[in-house]
Amino acid sequence: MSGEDSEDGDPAERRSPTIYDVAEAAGVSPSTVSRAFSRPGRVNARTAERIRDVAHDLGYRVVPLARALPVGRTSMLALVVADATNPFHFDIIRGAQDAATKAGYTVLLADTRESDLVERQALERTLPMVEGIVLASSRMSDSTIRVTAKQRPMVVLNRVVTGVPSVVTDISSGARRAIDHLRGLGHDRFTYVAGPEASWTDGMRWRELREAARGAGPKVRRIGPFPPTLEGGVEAGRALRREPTSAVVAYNDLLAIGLMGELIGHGHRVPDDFSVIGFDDIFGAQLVTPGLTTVAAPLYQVGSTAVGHLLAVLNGARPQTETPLVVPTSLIRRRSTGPHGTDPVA
Amino acid sequence: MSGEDSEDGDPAERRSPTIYDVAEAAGVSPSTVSRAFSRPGRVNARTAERIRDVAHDLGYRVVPLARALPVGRTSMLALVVADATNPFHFDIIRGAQDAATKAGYTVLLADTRESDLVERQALERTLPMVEGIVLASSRMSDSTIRVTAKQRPMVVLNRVVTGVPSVVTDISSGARRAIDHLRGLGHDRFTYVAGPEASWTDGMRWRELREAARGAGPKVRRIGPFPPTLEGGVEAGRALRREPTSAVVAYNDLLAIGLMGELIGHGHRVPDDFSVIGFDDIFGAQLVTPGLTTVAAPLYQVGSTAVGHLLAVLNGARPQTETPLVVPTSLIRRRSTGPHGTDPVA
DNA sequence: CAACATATGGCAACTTCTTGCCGGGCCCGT
DNA sequence: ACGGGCCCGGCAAGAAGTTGCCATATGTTG
Repeated sequence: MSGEDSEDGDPAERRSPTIYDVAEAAGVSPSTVSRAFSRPGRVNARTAERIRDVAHDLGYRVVPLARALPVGRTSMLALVVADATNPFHFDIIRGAQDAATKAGYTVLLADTRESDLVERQALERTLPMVEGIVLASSRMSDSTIRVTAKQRPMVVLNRVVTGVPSVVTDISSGARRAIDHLRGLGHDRFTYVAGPEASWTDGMRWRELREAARGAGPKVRRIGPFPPTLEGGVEAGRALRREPTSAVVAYNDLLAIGLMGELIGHGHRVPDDFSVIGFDDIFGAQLVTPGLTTVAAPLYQVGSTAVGHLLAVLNGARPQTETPLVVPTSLIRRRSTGPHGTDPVA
Repeated sequence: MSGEDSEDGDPAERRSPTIYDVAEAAGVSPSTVSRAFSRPGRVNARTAERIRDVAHDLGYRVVPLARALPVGRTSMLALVVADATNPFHFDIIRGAQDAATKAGYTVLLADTRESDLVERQALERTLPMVEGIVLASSRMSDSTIRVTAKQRPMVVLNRVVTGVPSVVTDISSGARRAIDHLRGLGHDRFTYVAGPEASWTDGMRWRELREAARGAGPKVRRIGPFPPTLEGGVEAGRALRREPTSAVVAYNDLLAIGLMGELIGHGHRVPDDFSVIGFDDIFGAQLVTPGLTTVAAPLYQVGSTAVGHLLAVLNGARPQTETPLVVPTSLIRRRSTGPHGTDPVA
């Protein structure tokens, strides 16, 4: 009376084999198959090998989803970046990716296009699937971040949110190096070209530069804020030319590059008329003419450190919420900085 | 003797609510809750609303994994790129990302670091979790790709594999435009700087360039292969200087940029001594001095087209395996090309 | 050789959600 | 007024694994 499905031997409709199929073929119970894969040692070595052979013959592969359900471990991490097309994120992505892969984790990438709404939606969607989150250049408020961090282990990058572990670059020593370099070249006055107001990093960079310049150092001035893009740099260039200083430090490389372009486009020479320093050493900093002197951040390391800490937390370590994890910076000297023009060196 | 866990009422250990909790609180059965969320219309509007309210109060959220298990739909796509730090991929990633998100899909990114072994492992791991795959710049053999394509819907980028849908840029018209441009500037002889031998794109570019140059066109020569990186470009520059031609077309922008750097570093002028054209218009092509003339590919569109087709296939459309989907290219004229030096124009 | 410890496999319950089928209540047509 | 359909909610059987607990078989020890 019931509909009779002929399902025997239809090759087109074979679904992928399960542990039950393997179990039957190997003459053991499904639980033994399960253990043969997920609990090495728990099952007799010979039995295990036989099971693996049978499984291989059948083309069996564990469905991670089904495994994840009972144990609650998806082996996935979310990496949320504000802009996947910003070279700043490239190495972070790869660093995170590598560290995750090495630990058997898969990364789920979300590009939020600089929008905190999109960012929230992305989190909404990915959060239940992942075990942990890395937030790079988040555009959300501290409090939203803290709320989210309660639901899953989280690490934020280049930003400090109390109560949430973070990875930042050593801005302080980077700033000092930049100032020392400039001073060594005879500059006694420089301009800081500020990035977005909401950026934690921007505030820090300005603060540390001022700090480093205190005392015997050069005088500092600040213009901005400007959007941290090439276009922002062009804007900044115009502003700078109205009140020039012989040296300028930009919030980031993109801004610095845009700025240099504008200056050179208006007949100024870099570094003869203006010495320019950026931050981050992104792809492109060494391509422009002249090559950009910049405070390099080991972006790859930022990504891998973040994932490393996240994984540690997932394995029971206490999240480091007191002080941020800091990765070292270094000054890369290229051609965009030179001796102060009013004092032509021999 | 055993450690006593007090777990009652411990707020830290509450697991997230399930449809059962919601069902109980709302006084309906779990299946009704399930339907209230996944089968709109199937359940009475008032009941549905009540359920949603209760669910919201409880902070319930569907666990996509658990949903995926019975229906076999994970709403995830894998995007496999050869090198996540290559600017070539940035816009592809974002294009894919956007298209996927718009359709409610999440993308899982895998960086294979130019290794076909890593690529295979990445596929191994991600394949069972995703509904479809986009392969950008795969380093695997055609046959391996075909085998994988049997397991999941797949689209390959910038490569044609018979039997597998693909998205490619319009190389032929791009090549023609490049040649016409060069000819218009008076060049009657140029060098093609080849990329990796295994690259399908490289073969095509060379073929189409030669084709476009046939007849009244300029004479063409080919050097290489070189790795498609800045360093490869430096190498290529050395080779070119041994047997110069006034114009050169490089496999991609990275190579072109490296090449220009080498030439300029050795006292040659671009475009006065050498006109240089690249392919792709990656980030950085407009940054270098002189700005690089290049055959631009709408990389964002490549990514979104690929995902678009993939989603169509998942929704039952027939995969387009006969002819590749092609996106248009255009020539972006910048400062790296100029009139042939032996014929100084007024 | 008996008593106990250990290794190994099986049973069945559990993870969260979906869905085919069933049935009670209500409305409608005749 | 009564039978036939709809509408809507519930039951229970999956989807593919994991794992606590138990039952053997085997090994070890006194």
